Amino acid sequence: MQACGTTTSLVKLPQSSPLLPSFVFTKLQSSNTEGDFPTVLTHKGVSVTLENNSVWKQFHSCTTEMILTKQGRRMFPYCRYRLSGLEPTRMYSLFLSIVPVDQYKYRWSNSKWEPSGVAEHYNQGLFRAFSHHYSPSQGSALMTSLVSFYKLKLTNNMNDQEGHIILHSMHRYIPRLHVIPVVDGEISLPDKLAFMGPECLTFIFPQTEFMAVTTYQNFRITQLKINHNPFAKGFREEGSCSRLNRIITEVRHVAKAGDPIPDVKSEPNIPLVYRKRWSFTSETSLPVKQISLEVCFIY
DNA sequence: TCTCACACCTTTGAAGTGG
DNA sequence: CCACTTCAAAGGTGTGAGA
Repeated sequence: MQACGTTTSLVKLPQSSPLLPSFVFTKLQSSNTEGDFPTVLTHKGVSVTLENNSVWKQFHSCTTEMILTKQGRRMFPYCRYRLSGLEPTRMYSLFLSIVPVDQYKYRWSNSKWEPSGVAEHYNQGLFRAFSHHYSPSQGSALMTSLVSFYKLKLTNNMNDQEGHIILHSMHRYIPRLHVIPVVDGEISLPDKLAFMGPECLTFIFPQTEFMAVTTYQNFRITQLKINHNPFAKGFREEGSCSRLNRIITEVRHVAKAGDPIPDVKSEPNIPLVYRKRWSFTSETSLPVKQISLEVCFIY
């Protein structure tokens, strides 16, 4: 595949349809459906397969969360596609945009996500899209290798100049893949809006929807990230439920006699939220660990 | 809710070595 | 020259404390 100079180009999308356009699902023919989620989407003869569908499904079952940081944080899982049905000799540009799913802002309450007001992005005029680092490339090249957007970073910095995707924390988003045939002799420049024209093919996999956060809210998402992301391997521990067992052990050590401590081994589905804080007593200056338990769904 | 420093990890590429 | 190994730097993680 031929690498091009435009590695992490930035595109501004018109706000013609800020929310998830319903026509996308109805127009697309889906096949190879696993559960309720399509693994392959076909539109105008072009097929796109979500390669890491099984991972996305695992995360989606817990409501996927993606961390936003000021300097930009990569997505995990990231969007990885396989394309087919392209014209082998034609040039195509690939973009990934991330758009709001609805008009709500959310909060994590009682171990579930619930709307807490009107979305901030509702008044935002433009959305950014991320150009794939091999874009544009010949159709033949795009079909012989996987198309991964692992370089894409998410940020909550509204003044970001690095080309990261700017999102609002505690809002729901979904990635959209845009496949745009390049007009003969004309390279699609990132500052052109023409790629949203009739030849632009847009693919949306509902299982890639996620909640943007600055700190993980759902313990199960944290555990999935640690288990699947190689960069988080340092937080893995041996044995099943080891992370939760360590927490329970810690709670047992600190809890007073008579406090109800859940038995994680006899009740593997026990709901649990764990919070801890360190403080210092004035008399001894020794650290005192303060731990509280909330019974709600976690494990 | 957000930011930051931190330890721990993977990835990457340069330098060194041997056939 | 090529293949392989070693090593250090760069960068990606979640954690936990503090604002």
